[in-house]
Amino acid sequence: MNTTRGDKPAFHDGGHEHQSCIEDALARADDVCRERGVRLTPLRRRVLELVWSSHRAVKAYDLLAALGDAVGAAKPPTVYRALEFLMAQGLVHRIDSLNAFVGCPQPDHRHSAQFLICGGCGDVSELNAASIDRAVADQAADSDFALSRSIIELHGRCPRCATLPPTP
Amino acid sequence: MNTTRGDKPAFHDGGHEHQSCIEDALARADDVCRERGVRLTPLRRRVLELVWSSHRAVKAYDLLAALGDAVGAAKPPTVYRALEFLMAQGLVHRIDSLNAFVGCPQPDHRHSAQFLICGGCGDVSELNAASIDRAVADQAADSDFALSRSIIELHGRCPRCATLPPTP
DNA sequence: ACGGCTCTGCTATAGTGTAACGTCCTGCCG
DNA sequence: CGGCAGGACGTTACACTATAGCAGAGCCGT
Ligand SMILES: [Zn+2]
Ligand SMILES: [Zn+2]
Ligand SMILES: [Zn+2]
Ligand SMILES: [Zn+2]
Repeated sequence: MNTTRGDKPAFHDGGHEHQSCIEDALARADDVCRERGVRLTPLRRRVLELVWSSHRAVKAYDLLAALGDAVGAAKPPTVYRALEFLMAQGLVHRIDSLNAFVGCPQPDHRHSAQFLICGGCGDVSELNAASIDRAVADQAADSDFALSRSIIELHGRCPRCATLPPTP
Repeated sequence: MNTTRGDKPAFHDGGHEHQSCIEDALARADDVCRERGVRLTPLRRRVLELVWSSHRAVKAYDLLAALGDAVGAAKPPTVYRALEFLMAQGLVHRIDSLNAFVGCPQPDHRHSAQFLICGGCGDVSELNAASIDRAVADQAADSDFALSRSIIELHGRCPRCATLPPTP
């Protein structure tokens, strides 16, 4: 695994063996679901696997297409329900600015996350930066605002894509 | 006007005379468009006025319905094109987590904004908190990420709605 | 086996956003 | 003045995103 954990490490390595990312994610998902007494059914597990097929955010209808490879093409509610479950368990996050979904590298504990989204390769990296959380909480408090959910999606260029134009 | 400017002031006052919010916003829009040599046509001005009809974020199809009051109901591209122009000029912001649009209280200068979104009354308040900008920029730099656009949307309860449940 | 629950499949429909083309209007140049 | 280029708007059609509502299948405790 090479997603950042809040201290130093950064974006995904281009040449990493991604199969292990998928296996790790599925193993963590099995664990948290067993601990919580919820059912990671084959369908839900398959959807999670597809979400993790890259480090990019995946669109619901792309999942749908990938699921329906065989004969009986899957219908929208199938994938949306699986995603709803996976989000409720913190196994995937929704990226609102992309209408897409990305796997969470740390589903075992509740956390507020920030996302770095590369406009070049599309890879998404999840941060858990206490400094951002603090700044946000302080500002909310200054406005007497009772914060319940922060959506922080940062668009730009990852180190590998730094050359190309800003974000056309 | 009573939207916060980055220092102390907070959420909108419930009993304020909102007509002046609208007039101020339209006057500012006239100014910036004249200065920039772009055309705030009657349609665009009308859409902006409708966006400012409350401090809530307004959905594109609600604008569409409000425009088409009379005979020839407006079509989607009409309002989306107007919104595209208004966003390009910084006169409105899009709230991605709501698929909706809100007027910007300070269209005269470029700024990165954060939004406080009340789950009770729906009102949206725009912040321009340097402390959040700094924390975000620092974290992006730590990851060698070239930041181009930050989306920060904070959901919760405004002071007046603080009682009700967290966000059902 | 029974009754309650969750998960899944299915149909249909709501909601959100764009492509592509044509017309009109406006400002500009010859 | 006449023609022209570009921008703004209308219109049609379509793509994409998401949910409601109902029916059948599977699981589980009693
Ligand atoms: Zn990987
Ligand atoms: Zn990249
Ligand atoms: Zn007001
Ligand atoms: Zn409120």
